[in-house]
Amino acid sequence: MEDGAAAPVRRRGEAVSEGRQVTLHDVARAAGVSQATASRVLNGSVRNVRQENVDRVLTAAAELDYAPHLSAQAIARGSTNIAALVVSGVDDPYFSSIAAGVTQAAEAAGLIVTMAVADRSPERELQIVGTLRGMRPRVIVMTGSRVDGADARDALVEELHAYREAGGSVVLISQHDLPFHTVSIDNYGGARQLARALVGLGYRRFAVVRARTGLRTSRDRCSGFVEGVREFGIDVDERLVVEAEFSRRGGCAAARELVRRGLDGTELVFAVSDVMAIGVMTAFRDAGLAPGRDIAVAGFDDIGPAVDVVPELTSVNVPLQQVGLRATELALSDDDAPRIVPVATNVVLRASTPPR
Amino acid sequence: MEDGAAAPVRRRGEAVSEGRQVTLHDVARAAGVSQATASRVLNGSVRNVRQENVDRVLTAAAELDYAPHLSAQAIARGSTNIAALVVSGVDDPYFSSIAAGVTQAAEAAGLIVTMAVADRSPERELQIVGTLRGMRPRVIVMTGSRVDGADARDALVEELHAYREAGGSVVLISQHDLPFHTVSIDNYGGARQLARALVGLGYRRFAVVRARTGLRTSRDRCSGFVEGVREFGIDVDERLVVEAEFSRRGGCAAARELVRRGLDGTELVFAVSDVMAIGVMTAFRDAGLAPGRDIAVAGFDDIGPAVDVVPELTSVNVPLQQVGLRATELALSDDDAPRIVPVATNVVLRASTPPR
DNA sequence: TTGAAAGCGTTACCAG
DNA sequence: CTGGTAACGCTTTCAA
Repeated sequence: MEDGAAAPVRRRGEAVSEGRQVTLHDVARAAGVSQATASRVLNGSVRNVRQENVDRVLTAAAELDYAPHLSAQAIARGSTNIAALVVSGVDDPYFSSIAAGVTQAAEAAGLIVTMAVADRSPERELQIVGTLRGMRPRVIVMTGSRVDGADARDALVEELHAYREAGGSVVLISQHDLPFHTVSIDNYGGARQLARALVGLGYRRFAVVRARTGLRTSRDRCSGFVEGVREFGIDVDERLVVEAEFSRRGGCAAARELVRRGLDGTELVFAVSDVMAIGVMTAFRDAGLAPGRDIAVAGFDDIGPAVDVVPELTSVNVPLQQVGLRATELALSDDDAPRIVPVATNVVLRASTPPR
Repeated sequence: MEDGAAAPVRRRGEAVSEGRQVTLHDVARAAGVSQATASRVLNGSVRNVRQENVDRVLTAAAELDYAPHLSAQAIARGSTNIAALVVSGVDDPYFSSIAAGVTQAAEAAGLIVTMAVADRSPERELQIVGTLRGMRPRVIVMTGSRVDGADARDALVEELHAYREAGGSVVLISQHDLPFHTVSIDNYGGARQLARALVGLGYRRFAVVRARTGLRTSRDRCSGFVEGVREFGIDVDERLVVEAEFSRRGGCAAARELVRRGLDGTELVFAVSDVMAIGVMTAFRDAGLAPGRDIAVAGFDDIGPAVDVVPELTSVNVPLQQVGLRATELALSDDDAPRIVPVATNVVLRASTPPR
């Protein structure tokens, strides 16, 4: 048809630069069969093709290094095999563990993972979801910022809504009050348990390092902890609650700030994430305070590095990789109504909070 | 709140489930213009469209929550804005730092990052590149396994070759002997410098923890170190070179193995990556040996957590995020011939290797 | 079992 | 400035 004359002559000169893409058409021609047959062999029901042709097509494809144009397939089929993942940052063990789980589940289901980083910016997150939606992924897994500012939230919900309306599947991780599938990490309960355990160990005077208000995870963990110690009639002094960036650096800064304000009598610092807690420990050490000895420290998440620091960090275990896995599976099992899958958390006491 | 009235209304015709995707056609019709015009407004040169129509289209698009079908665009335009990244594992700070750099550069260039995890399996890596090729990304950045087994390597090269022939841009990180753009980390030189510095500190008896042969990075770092100490007439006892998984767990296992074999007189253990080195330290500590005091430990990469462990880990700094950044930029600047961009490494002495 | 041809959602060229 | 209409690469009826 259009090949004889239509195609820009090239045909043989194609050696050097900017070679044209090899298309199914090329493969079919090389194999001496129709495009339809080639298509059937290369993916569809291979059943109804004569063995000889199967071989010819396969050979031709290999010969030409053919790789099917996924976009073309997507458009023809009306669906892709992409799983989209939105995280706040790659560099953070919290997210990379979840990402590992998502990747694992996705690949098991034959999906390709596309991952976008929102950098804790709600606007960026919104924009990302918009773009992602354009890829028509089978699944969007959102984990991260979960800011509860009204505007940003509503816009995001609308975007996700539109995506789902069009047949997509959304799963949120840890944000449990939006009308989508959710894998819910028990941040409040875990922190509360932790508080109880620490009081049980003999601690009475606490400081808290938290992230900026508006970050749900931080807020829940913080209030869980505060209310947990309050059960025992203990109040956390407002002045000893410091707010910092949700990162190692933030933890460092917070610890320095605490030292500056005067720790007077504080026995234990609870940081709302291990990443921050580790920063806190390092900063204390730099300030001449031995963590676990001069001052106890506890975190949340139980990320891998928690046991590499000295003393090992007391934390609340969250099976992050499991979370990613479950989230993806939940998304794939296109369930009817928005479901909430709870994930339990577990206090892990270690040397950073010795009994008093 | 947002569900009360907004959501349930439901366009009218559309049944409850599986709503059709909104297409450009719909937008055009709603705006009362042709598809061509709508297309021009929604992305192409907005210049040549009457303001009134621009508004109408924009309004309609917003109204309908339209999101352009990226696959359709890709196919019509003949190009995508996808950057593909292949790593060995997400959960490893080495890769996630590089990924952070790649993401940053890609997003700056308006590209979406698709990331695939090869899990250190050459077969998986090959398969991944095949699939990725189908997405017709603008760029493929490969970082990781770099096995030098002939077969796997050749197959990979062929695949990448085909990709480039078709107009794609490949960048390899740290594998410097393949005919593609490469960001080359000076593993050999860095390890050698480290060896010199350690000998300068007074160390004479070394053990080495390396990954399985076949992993280039490991091999180069190992031989750089060994040859570095040999400059001073020091040999590393074969029996004190142990091979382990390229991970924290591998480091632990290796350290235990060393203890089992008998450290007799070993003053310092060099692990070919920080991740392993941290595992080594933890395992030593568990075995009752105080790292930095009873036995010195050094790593490679200078990942963030290196300064969180006690004692802080001596290492060789590799600007990982920079590496990712440069790699992506290199790929984007579609240069003519394969270029090699060297990245310098820097010895960082810390408390885990006190002067003797 | 096979091939022709009609889409799929966009873009881009070409007349008006 | 605008609309009609051919692509783009593939899948999938529908006949043969």
